[in-house]
Amino acid sequence: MSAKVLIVEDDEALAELLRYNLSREGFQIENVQDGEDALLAVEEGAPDLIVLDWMLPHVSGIEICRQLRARSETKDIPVIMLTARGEEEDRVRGLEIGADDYLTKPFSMTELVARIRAVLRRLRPTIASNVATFGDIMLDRETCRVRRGARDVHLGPTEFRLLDVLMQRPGRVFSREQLLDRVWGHDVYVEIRTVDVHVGRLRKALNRRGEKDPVRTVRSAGYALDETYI
Amino acid sequence: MSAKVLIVEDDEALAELLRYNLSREGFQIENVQDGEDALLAVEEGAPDLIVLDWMLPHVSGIEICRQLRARSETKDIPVIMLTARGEEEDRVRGLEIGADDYLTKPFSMTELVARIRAVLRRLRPTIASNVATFGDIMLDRETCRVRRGARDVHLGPTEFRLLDVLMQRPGRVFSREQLLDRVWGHDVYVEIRTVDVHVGRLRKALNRRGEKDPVRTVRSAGYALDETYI
DNA sequence: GCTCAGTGTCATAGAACTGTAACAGACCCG
DNA sequence: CGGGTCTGTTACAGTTCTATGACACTGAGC
Repeated sequence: MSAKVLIVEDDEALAELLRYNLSREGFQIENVQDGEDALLAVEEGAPDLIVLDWMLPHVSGIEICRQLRARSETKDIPVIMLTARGEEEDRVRGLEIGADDYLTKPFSMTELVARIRAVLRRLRPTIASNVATFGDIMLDRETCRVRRGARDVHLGPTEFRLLDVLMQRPGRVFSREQLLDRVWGHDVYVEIRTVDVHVGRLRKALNRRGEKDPVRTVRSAGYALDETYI
Repeated sequence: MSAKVLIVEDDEALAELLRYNLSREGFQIENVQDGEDALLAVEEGAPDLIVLDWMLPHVSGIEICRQLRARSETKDIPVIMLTARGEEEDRVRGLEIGADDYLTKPFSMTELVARIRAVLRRLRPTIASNVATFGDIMLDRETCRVRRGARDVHLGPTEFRLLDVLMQRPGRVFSREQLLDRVWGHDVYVEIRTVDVHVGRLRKALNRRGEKDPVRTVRSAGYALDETYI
């Protein structure tokens, strides 16, 4: 489970707590304080799930949720709402507007983790499970193996993570920046064109003699798994 | 745990996924597409458990279940049913007719594995024993002995525990940290590279003159038993 | 006390992997 | 067509990771 979770929470203490606990559970965390940054971060970071505080400065959580749902690129990103006690009546509105789950403060970390897992299992089964498949390609995170049809495909660690990221959302285009972020980690400085090289290596390993290339290059945008490939 | 599981499923993609995941969990898998083959396979293969799709070509799952229950040789074989959403009302009939458990599609692999384990624990307690086998390697926790084929393999205590840990989930990659944790205990401070040395010693003891190495090194990840070895 | 199998650490050689630069070719647009 | 932009590919130097032999230390059993 290497899902990327965006936390939108203005209470810094709570935000830090969330970051700490969730990254310990293996999630990749990004943290923003308010709604505007949230929308930006969603665009750039393409998180797999958003934990969204209800009460936020400037723009309310519910408004953000609404805006996320309005745009086609973001409308499928699962959202978990954090509401304070006494806002329970609002939670109906939250769910109506498209939050996938909600939690009432105070909540335990284990509960939050469980909810996140549950939502991801329901909506992003490839992330939650250890095995992802795409056409005849199968990636197993537990055994660290990739197979294409019956053939074993040997990948280096970087190519493995790269394919893993791409397979989490088949068809979706990842920019080179996003790939750098997810594959290399956002604290590593690496030349952007390095992504190309590794995509090349991934292709080479994946496509032996005349097999169709499952990786699609989107000019001036990035790379994606080719959903017409299946 | 090397229980033999018969999968009766006509959707090839799902069947392959099941086969892959369950064999990774240490089950021995047989796969058939329809009811007639299922009855044949049961007779010949004597599986410990059957995973049975509800909807099958020619003969329905429920009919197969009925026939299995009717014959004394087969009536004690546990059956887990797979039903599609919307067939829930049928599940009552399924349980009435003798299925031991059911799962509604879509389901997670972990859930299926858990159910299988649960059913086996309940009905076939002897299968969960303290002897583990992997290919021609046998590890007996009770007598603390390891054999490869006919040959007795002498291991030091550390190598023994190391092999034991690896054999608990053949194929799965254990990081050096995880191995330190499970083999040495999480309160012992030992250099991480020491794992390499002991893996080397384990290999040396296990592989006499040209035998295939069952231990797989996964660069930058850890070690695993090579499930393609079998 | 002696022996010896077992253990942990280190050094080192070799293998595998990685990032970058460079260049050729593809693509786009006027 | 021509210039600019973007991508695919290769080569290579540098880095990281792994396997292995050597060695000193330990503690159990005799």
